[in-house]
Amino acid sequence: MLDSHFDDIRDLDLFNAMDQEHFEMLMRASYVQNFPPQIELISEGEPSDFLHIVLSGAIDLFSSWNGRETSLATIRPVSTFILAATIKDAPYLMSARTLEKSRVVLVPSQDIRQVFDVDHAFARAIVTELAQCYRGVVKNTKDLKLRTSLERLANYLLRHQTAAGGGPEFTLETEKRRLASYLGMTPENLSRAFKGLIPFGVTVNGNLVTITDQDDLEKFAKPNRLIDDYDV
Amino acid sequence: MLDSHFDDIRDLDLFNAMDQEHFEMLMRASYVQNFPPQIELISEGEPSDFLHIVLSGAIDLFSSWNGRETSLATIRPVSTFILAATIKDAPYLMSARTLEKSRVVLVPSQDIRQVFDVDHAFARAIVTELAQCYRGVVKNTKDLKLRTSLERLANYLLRHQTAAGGGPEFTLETEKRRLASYLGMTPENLSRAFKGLIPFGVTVNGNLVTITDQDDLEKFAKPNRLIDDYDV
DNA sequence: AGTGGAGGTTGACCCAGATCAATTCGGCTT
DNA sequence: AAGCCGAATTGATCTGGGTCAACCTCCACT
Repeated sequence: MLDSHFDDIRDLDLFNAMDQEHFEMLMRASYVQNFPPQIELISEGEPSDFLHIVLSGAIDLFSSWNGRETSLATIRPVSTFILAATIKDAPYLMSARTLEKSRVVLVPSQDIRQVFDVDHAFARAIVTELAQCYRGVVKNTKDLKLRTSLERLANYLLRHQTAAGGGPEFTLETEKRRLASYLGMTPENLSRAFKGLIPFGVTVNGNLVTITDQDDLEKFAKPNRLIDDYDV
Repeated sequence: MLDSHFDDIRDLDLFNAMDQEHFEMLMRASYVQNFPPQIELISEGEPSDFLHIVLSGAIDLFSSWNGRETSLATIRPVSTFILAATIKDAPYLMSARTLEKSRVVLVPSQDIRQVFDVDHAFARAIVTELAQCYRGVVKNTKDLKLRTSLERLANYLLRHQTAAGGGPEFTLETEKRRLASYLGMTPENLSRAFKGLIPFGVTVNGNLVTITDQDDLEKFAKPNRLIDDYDV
């Protein structure tokens, strides 16, 4: 597994400061696999034998309880997922499925923990990554508990707009039913929520979103860096 | 600051494996302070200059947005809080206030980061602690998104019962209005939710909770280790 | 003992969002 | 071009939980 994907992985914050020899060791121990869409890669509750890295495609992290299901995050290349379970050698708390045809690297958790113990730069990177993930989930909790569904959608659109370059037009990469689940509402309600944002200068046509009145939308959404800024 | 609290702090998972010399260095750089109830120790958005350790009393972590406020966690002695902000040298995402008269140790974040870089056992402990915190918030998100308020209360009671020793009677340590906020509902609704659990064998009198039919309650609550078990 | 205030409870009402059912839309197959 | 299927939308209705107001209960303080 010392091919071209090598560089993409090496560029990740998690791996870019570590010793070259250790990096190669991890990569040699890894497997690369291609998966078709809608394959469940991980089921919650299973032991966390591998750290996963998405090279291409997209992964949905979700969870179920008592017959209900909710989407918790979407992972896009190139990034890792389920780091905490790997570190703690604890069962996965979420399930993962491919949304599209995806290429995934599986790094044995045992090797990750082993290299952690000898490579300080890697240890530092893991801590930073974990702290980042932790803060991400805290922000998500604040979003859920402090905002109505309309406000969550409005702020989601603003975040997505920023990620897409900041222009007035951008496309939703996400299937609407999954977006609804991620935002903690039903698909029907998401549909109505989009309509509810028309008065604030948002129009949607299929996956194309147009922000016609940026100020109006922001005045309604009241984005906050302690909830909405990725890098705070 | 090398007094009797020393031992309690040293016993924390975060500090018990590290080098003695490094531990003393951290403690020497620290401040111990006593606070009366209802003092805001930390305001979200401020730079994270100190890692906090509660020695006695109780701390409420909460957050506000747009005039609304929600309680996110209660910290009881002896434990640390807001580790992620310290590590990342990023602003606090939550505010903290004393619930009772509390004794708190403030360890300069800079020293934490410095010792992290030279003490591998400490680094390992920080990673484990962060992973634990991360998983805690993920479980909380699942609780919020997958359960109704009645189910959240039922499972909260079961968790609390376990923490209190497992007997059929235990006391709520938390003010009900704060419990309501933590569970994501209004105080009025918490009141009604307690009534809603009577058919499942729960009676409440002030702060005293009695589980009269353990099986019935568990059958309703359907506790799940991937949401409710602290150490998974 | 009397009083005042905060937390808790109760009841009446309201609203956001869920549910259920019926279309409509859009992409794909044949 | 016709037909099909799943996603999306729309409408009607229901309900969990919020809001508002009244009241109760328990202390703390005179």
